Amino acid sequence: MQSRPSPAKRPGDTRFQLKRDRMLRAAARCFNLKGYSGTSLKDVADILGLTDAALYYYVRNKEELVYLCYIRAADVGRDAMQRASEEGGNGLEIVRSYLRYHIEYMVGEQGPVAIMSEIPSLKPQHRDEVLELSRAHSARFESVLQQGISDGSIAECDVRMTGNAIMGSLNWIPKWFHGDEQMAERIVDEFPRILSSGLAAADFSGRQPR
Amino acid sequence: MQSRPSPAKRPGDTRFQLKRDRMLRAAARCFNLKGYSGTSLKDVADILGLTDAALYYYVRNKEELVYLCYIRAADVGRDAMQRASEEGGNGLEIVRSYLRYHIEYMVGEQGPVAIMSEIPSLKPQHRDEVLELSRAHSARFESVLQQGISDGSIAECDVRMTGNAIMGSLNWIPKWFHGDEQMAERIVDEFPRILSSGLAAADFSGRQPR
DNA sequence: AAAAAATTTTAATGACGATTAAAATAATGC
DNA sequence: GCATTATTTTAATCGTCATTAAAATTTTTT
Repeated sequence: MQSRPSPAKRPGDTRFQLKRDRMLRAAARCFNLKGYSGTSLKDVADILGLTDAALYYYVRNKEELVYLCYIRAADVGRDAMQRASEEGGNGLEIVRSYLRYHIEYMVGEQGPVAIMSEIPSLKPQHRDEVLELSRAHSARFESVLQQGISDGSIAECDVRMTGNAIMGSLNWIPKWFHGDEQMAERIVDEFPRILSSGLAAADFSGRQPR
Repeated sequence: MQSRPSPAKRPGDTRFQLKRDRMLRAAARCFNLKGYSGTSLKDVADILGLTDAALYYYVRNKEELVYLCYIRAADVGRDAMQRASEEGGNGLEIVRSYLRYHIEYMVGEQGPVAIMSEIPSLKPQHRDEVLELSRAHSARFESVLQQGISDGSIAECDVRMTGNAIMGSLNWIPKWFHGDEQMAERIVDEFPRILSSGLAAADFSGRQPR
């Protein structure tokens, strides 16, 4: 009977959590597919077979829905990075694993991850939190790049720019990938290689073998 | 760079065109900075020192404003590609020039280029047109990649995925770049190299020199 | 099976920003 | 300077969702 739900509604209730998670995935799909302004709460509700008003049982408002999608997206990236780091290896190997894990998640069953296109319209507190997670992730990625440069597996480069380049590539995937199985495989196979090895044929790369 | 005459005001009026162009750049800046839903027409008007209603002298409505921003973005890409192609060279060289030209424009004076995040909320006719331009550009890029593979300057790869990877990286730039001069230089310097040469140090690339 | 709690719906309400029309001002041509 | 056209503003209006409250239903508990 209580109609004042919160994010942390019932700490131990897995059913609630699961349903909300389905909801977040539905929302992410909508946002990626139709854009933020183009998706109404009804669009999200339709996917779940609910009515728009029912969503308010799980989130306070639309802003929070976006916020939660972004938190989830950030978690996915962090987990991929964590996993790759734990496996160890040289910098280049960690980058490759990380890319593979992150991409596998994005294009896999666990369903789409929201593009963070609307961070600016989050409320300040949420915006700051998401930006901080985002920043932390970038920093961590850059430090792996740096490690790779140190151990000789990665060529000298501006790690900041390189990080931006690779992250952009990753972040854009949900914009054009919408659940095609075949495509998913190609992405997982090709992206880590493309992003780490680049285009140039060996004798065109303009690099000095040591 | 050609623009369509949309509010069919006056075909040959350059003053009108110039003002509208300023408006498109202001809009692009807002959209990239605050997100689509986060920018009201007033935000755009404020930049120009106008009132929101004045914008309607230049565009029919907000949808058309977005549409025009996207057309402009597509034009920029097309022109960069055209220029690079005309200069000739092997596939890899064309890719590098193209990236450089496109990026130079994006981070340069001519001001920001809108991220195409909201194509889905365009009206069908506009959406189709923008998608077609987008598709054509991708196709052209992929054909340059293919050419590079043929002439041996680019390593064997899935040109579709590779195109997506590189385009994503490019498309994401306006998301994090907001007019810092220093940064602009670094982007122009580093991106073409990163995207074409990749990360791996020469003896880690896993490629066979021919 | 009754009671309590959880979930969803129905039916309003409300806010915000896009849009419009008419009036006002500025610019241009004669 | 006068007339005409171009540009901008003022002052509403209008629609679209997001949001809410209360009621209805379903599920769980005892």
